[in-house]
Amino acid sequence: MKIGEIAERVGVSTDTLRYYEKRGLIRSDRHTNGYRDFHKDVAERVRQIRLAQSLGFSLTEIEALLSTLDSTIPVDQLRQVLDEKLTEINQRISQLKQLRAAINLRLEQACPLNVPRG
Amino acid sequence: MKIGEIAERVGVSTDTLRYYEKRGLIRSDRHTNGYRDFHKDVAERVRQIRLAQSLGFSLTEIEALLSTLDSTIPVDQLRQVLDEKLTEINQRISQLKQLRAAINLRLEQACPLNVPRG
DNA sequence: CTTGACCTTAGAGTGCGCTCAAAGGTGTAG
DNA sequence: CTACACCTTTGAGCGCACTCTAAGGTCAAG
Repeated sequence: MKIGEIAERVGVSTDTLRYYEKRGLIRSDRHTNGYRDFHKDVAERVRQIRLAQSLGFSLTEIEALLSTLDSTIPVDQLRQVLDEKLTEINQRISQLKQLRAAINLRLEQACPLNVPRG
Repeated sequence: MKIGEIAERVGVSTDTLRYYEKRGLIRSDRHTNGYRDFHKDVAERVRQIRLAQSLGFSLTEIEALLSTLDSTIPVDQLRQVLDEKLTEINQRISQLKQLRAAINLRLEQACPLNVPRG
């Protein structure tokens, strides 16, 4: 797939895709004319990158995680790295729940009769 | 409290606190000598700002949320704004769970006998 | 009365993650 | 052959959230 096709599918600019490639987050082959040729799986990969980014992970962190997932390191090492990431994600979930609780609390203060949702 | 005390308590720089004040996220009185005098509640407020930031919210978003929480608008308007924010937080939680599921899946592929945690 | 840790301001600089501009090559339709 | 949408590269520019620099004021201890 050409760069414009991926860009339109995922909803990012072609500049962003070239930037991600330069950073090593995605890869491409080349057509004989020099155009990039992306495997269609790249679209899903970029979606995951954008998801992780929106959740507060930096490209450097995402890069590290993806390269671990891509690597052929021993399974127990992979498990260790991913377990750490899962712990981090679980922490973030509970932090978000904290934030939610704080907002609910403020809502109850303002309006004691209402029952908080969540 | 002087700016350095708040900074040390929360673990941010004094520059960051001055920046937040300029942006309107926090307030201070002044001593007669010109030094800022922060109410001690500001420490907790700054902690909440850092928490929200680490979860992917921009200062502009946080500013909007905090000014709503600070305001004396009618309760039903407040409820509406906060409900929207709660919906957003719930979405983020489920996105994080998605990310966690994706990692767990990858872990199972690498190591079929293990049971995923979460 | 000086040293040193704190505070003030204005304004410049930094790193991240894009985003745009310039100058040019490719490919298809009319 | 021309127009036009696509692609290429290099390098500059931008907004965000700080972070640092310069030049100076405050204040308690020795």
